Amino acid sequence: MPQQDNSEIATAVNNARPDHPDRSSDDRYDPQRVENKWFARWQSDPQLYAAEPHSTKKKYYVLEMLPYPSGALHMGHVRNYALGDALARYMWMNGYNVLHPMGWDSFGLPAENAAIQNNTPPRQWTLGNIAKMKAQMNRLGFAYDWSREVTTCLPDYYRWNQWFFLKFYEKGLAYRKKSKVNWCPKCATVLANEQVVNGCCWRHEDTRVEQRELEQWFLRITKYADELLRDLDKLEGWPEKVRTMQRNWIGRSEGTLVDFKLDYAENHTGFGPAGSTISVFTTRVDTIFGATSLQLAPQHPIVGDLSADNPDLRGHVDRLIAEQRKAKEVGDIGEIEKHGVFTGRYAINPFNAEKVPVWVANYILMDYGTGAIMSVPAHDERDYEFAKKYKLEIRLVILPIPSDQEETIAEPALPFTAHQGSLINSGPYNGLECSAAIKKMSADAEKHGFGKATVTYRLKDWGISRQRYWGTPIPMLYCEIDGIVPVPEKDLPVILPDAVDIANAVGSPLGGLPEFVNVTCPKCGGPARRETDTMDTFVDSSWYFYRYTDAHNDRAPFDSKIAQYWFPINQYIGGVEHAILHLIYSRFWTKFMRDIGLITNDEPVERLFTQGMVIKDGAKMSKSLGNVVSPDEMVARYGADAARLNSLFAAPPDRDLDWQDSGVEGIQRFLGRVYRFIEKYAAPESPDWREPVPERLSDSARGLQRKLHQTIKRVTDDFQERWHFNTCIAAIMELLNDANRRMMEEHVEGEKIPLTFLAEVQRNLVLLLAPFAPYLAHELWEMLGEKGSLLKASWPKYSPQLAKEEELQIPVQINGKLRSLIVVPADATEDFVVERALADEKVRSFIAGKQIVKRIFVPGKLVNIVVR
RNA sequence: GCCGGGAUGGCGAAAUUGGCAGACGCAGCGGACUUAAAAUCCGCAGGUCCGAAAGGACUGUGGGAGUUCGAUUCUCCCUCCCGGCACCA
Repeated sequence: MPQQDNSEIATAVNNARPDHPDRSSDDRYDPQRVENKWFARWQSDPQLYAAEPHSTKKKYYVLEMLPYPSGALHMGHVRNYALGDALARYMWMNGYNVLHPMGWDSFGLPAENAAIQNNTPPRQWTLGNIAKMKAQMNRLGFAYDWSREVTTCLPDYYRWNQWFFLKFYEKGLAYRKKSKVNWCPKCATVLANEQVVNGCCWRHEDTRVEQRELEQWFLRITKYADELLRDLDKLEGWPEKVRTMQRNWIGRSEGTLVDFKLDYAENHTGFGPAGSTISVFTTRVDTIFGATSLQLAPQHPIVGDLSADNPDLRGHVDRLIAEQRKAKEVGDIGEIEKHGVFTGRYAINPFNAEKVPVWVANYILMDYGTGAIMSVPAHDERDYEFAKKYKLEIRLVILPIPSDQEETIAEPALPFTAHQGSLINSGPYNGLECSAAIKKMSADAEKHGFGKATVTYRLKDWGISRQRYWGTPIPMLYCEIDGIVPVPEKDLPVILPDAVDIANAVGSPLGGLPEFVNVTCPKCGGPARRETDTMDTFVDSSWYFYRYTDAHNDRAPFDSKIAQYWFPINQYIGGVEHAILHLIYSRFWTKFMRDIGLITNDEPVERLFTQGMVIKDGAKMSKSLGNVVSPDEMVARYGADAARLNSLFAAPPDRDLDWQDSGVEGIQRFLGRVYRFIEKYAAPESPDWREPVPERLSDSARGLQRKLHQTIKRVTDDFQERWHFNTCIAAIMELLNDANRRMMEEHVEGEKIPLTFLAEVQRNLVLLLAPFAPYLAHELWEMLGEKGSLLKASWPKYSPQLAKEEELQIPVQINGKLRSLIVVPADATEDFVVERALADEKVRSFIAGKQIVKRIFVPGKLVNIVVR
């Protein structure tokens, strides 16, 4: 189109259609006006988004991870909830009975910190924050069923934490044992791991955190380690990344336990538990004839015994412990230099009765396996490094299997760590292949009573005791006569008392409250002491989504039948930072609940989606960087719809999103264009508005109709199958652009688009937009004269027939390079299309004088002529 | 070290998984409207080169090879970035 025409069209388009009253620039889309109007309407109907308790519809449970009530939402929340909200609305429009609840993960440390800093009770601070954030969520227009709201810091919720704890205890899955905790000498209290910064107290940066042994409550998650691992294979709706992270975390390892007997001391007979056993764990028992030393973790109990009367050894061991701890604090235990010390003692290898020296080494971890290994320098990198340094014997016991070409077996380079090979220097096992040897040797060890095949896990039991105030009290009592006594179920909940001095507490703050601590034993009636620790907040979030199904039940955590209807969660959405802890605890809890007959599902979540982070200027938003974008500010400047739409449009949901204000401005322009498109052309009062669309349409109208149906297909497909909301929105933009262009051409060229068909386009455009920009969509729906609620209006359907192109532009390649485009009927035959292609002028000039070797025709896609 | 995910214009990205690379949007440029600005609307736009222009040629999806008529897509090797696990025996 020549340049001069542009101005003419621009002018024309700027004028209203002649058959409409002139609408001037006063009609500019004002998001605040529209959103405030609908906000008020939605607030006045608390049942608007309620899930139906009894329904014949198919259910859909969509859930976003519940927030910690810090006081304000951030853009990461907005992105998370915009995703879930779009999905919930889409499923409503597709006729599902949707459960879309929200709640508050409201126990935890920040409330205590705030209490100390502002002198506000944690409860007050927390509930105030919840009110603020709930208001933000509502203003953003998220469609939550608030009648099911769960607030984990309230007794009607946490009493069931206590109830579950008693069940765990009953089943022997809650137990108490001594365990190391972080202790700050200045605070005189225990710190959570999160409160330890570079090995120092977060409040006293110059004070090193000490390790103290305390009695702690543990939940036996390791009982489910194998099932938790196995069932990961079933979770096909989960990201591979998360499944891998959980597999790593569980860290299953098959191997063999072998007992070495400690030999009698040679030179110093006066001490040392001669004849006691050192159990080692190995995955390579096939290499045991190559074991030339044992290596013990410095914290190993036998090391303690051996060094008790040996100050020299004690000194060495203490240094090894210190080195290990330092490396752990820095976080790179893999990098420290290996050190060790010979204990002066020997142990007997039960396979060949050989005496091997017993060492203590800083690279052996007490909390993995048995804290002791057999060192096989020839077949393990670490052992090799250590043996070289301390000149220990290196004995080859595995040879590589020769390849077909090789006549003789070459000596392998050391260390030779491959699992394929055959045994030498291994007595009766010589000649066996590694995996066969492992099986046979494990079996033999078991037969002779000095070992057995076993499985170890990296996963540890879950320590849930916290020496903190703002959490669920652990419902346990300690009686001088009866020992550990659970609080009887009928006495639940154990209420968390309000008046507690957190700031000056020594140890658990609840311990400073005699009226809380001192109780009578329910068994003997004598004096007893209450447990003063509270539960880890991950307990709260391990089962909260079951509570949503029956949030007001005061006889049980929830009704089994109701939970069975809603579970598993169809779609769970949240940040990948919860990929391990929260999601493993939740899976564990579900399996336990199944085993006590509460539910029937094995897994809580069918499909999991982990959205990317919201970043700004290439960095995670944080107060210290000053790159925080506040949702409130976005709502005030651009409106909730624009803020939400931008968080869906700027990147596909699984990728990190770099927030740019200019992007929101673009979205706001788009929403303005949608508004004006409806505003300008809608004529619901016209008698033609609701007439059926005529069979025959003008070319331009037919083109728009095709675009409409193609768009419905694209948005539906991208929503349903791919979750690419960015392309959904792009498709809607294209439809709008196409419609606007055709209306403009109609005006210029006088080619009619029937009003009744225009109405159809407008209705569908609004429907497509409804899950993403609910405020504007509702406003436009009303402007189109629609009476029913948009929330549950039917999602549009497309007609494949009407979406079909009648003519296609077919690229013609010559030797794979695009040379021309030809237009052919959509149903043209191969012969027809190829003939047309060959007749094309440009094509002819390219193939002139050459020989056609091959013609490739891909129906509807392209023609490729191969010439030589 | 092992595992997972990435790399496409100035920027965010798209390409319905082997078939026109860059849709849609941002930023940019030109134009219309306006006294002017804002807002709005129309148009241009990967790079290099040829051409006054219309148009054309070459080149281009982190790098290198390969398979194929045809590769952002498949195979192999390499580089860099993000995430997880890690002296795990």
